[in-house]
Amino acid sequence: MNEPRYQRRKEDRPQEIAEAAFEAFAENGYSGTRVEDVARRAGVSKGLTYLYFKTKEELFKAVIRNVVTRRVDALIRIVEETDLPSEDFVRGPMLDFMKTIPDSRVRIVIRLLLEEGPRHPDLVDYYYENVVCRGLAAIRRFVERGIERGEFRPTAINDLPQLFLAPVMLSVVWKILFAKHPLDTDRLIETHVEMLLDHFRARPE
Amino acid sequence: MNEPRYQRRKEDRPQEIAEAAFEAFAENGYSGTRVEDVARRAGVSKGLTYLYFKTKEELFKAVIRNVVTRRVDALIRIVEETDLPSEDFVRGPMLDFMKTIPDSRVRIVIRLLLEEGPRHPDLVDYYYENVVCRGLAAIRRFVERGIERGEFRPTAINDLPQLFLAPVMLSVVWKILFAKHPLDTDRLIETHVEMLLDHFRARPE
DNA sequence: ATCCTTGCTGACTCTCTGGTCAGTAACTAT
DNA sequence: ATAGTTACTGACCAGAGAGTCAGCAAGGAT
Repeated sequence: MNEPRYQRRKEDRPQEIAEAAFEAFAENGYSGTRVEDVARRAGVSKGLTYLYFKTKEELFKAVIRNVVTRRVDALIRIVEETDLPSEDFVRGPMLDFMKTIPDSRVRIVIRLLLEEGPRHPDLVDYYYENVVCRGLAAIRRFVERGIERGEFRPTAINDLPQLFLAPVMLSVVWKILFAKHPLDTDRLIETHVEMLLDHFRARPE
Repeated sequence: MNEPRYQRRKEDRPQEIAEAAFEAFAENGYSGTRVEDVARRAGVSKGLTYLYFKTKEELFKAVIRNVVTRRVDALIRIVEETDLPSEDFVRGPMLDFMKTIPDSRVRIVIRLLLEEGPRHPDLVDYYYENVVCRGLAAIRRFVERGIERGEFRPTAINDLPQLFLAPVMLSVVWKILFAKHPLDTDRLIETHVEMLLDHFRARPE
């Protein structure tokens, strides 16, 4: 009646460990998480972690890359494929997308990047090129298309796609720091979007 | 010809050590800074640091409090004392104030709070009450005054003073992470302010 | 049943750093 | 001068946690 003490599951381990690491990092930050915590959470020994990830830093980078890759693609796809009028698109799919970010894994990733980024320039570069740049480029193309179609007037926002994301960023930071003082981030983002649209409609004086 | 190896300067030491600590934390973050680094930078021995600050954590908190207290007072004062029309005030003193933040010590404080905040709830509370709340309250009063005077129309921004600060926050985060990819934060903030004013003027449809 | 490969364990080492404290020397008072 | 006070030093300690590795046992091959 002696059950096996462990199973060999070479294929699944890396993913499981990375998942456990994400959770642990999310709760305690990078430097506040011990590799042994990650291992215990994944139900393995500390040694095994080091079989699949050379160092704690490697593990960290793998976790970030793992999480990040998907979500931007989603944004880019909905931007490229839509045939809605620009205003409707902003009020619809784009707004929905923006509202999901502050409660998604992206928030955790940003928190972790802010904590550890300065010590891992290559990781920040990776994030910049694969997420930030591509996301901003998609927004910029969307605005340009709106202008070509005559749905938007040309404004300074053309060069500043970051303006779309400003309230999202604020919401993320707020939720990291002031979780116990609730902020209606949905309403914040909605209002910001209305402002953007006002601005695209407004006559220069 | 033997010069004294050190001077006794009881009065100045705490401030000097706190200043050195701020610089060291700014460069390497909290956990990346050794107490000995701080001491060397301040030109004292490690032991002395512990004479004036009980623990590294105490030192950290003292540094944050030290930096933070002044700047909000400045904002509140200019808001309360101005007699400019609301639009002029926003385009003038308030805009100037907002533009200074991403390159000020506030940026460093936010970076440090994001790194260590989750492990020091009391420090976050202090920051929230003494900086965030008071700053937001000042903005809210300003908007209400504008509405009373008939210079602004009532909008959702009334309850969301955070919207004023969204691009400032984004600028801060951008400068923490992507220092090597310059962003024209002045222009970002100016454009955002123009959007805000458009919105206060716009007719509901 | 038995061997063999290798996924996996857990106790170990080693470094790093926060924190201590006995002793030293700078200033003061006489 | 000299003695007394205490700001200051620097060598030390202790704990924590990253990373290692010899050996064990799970599961497949024969």
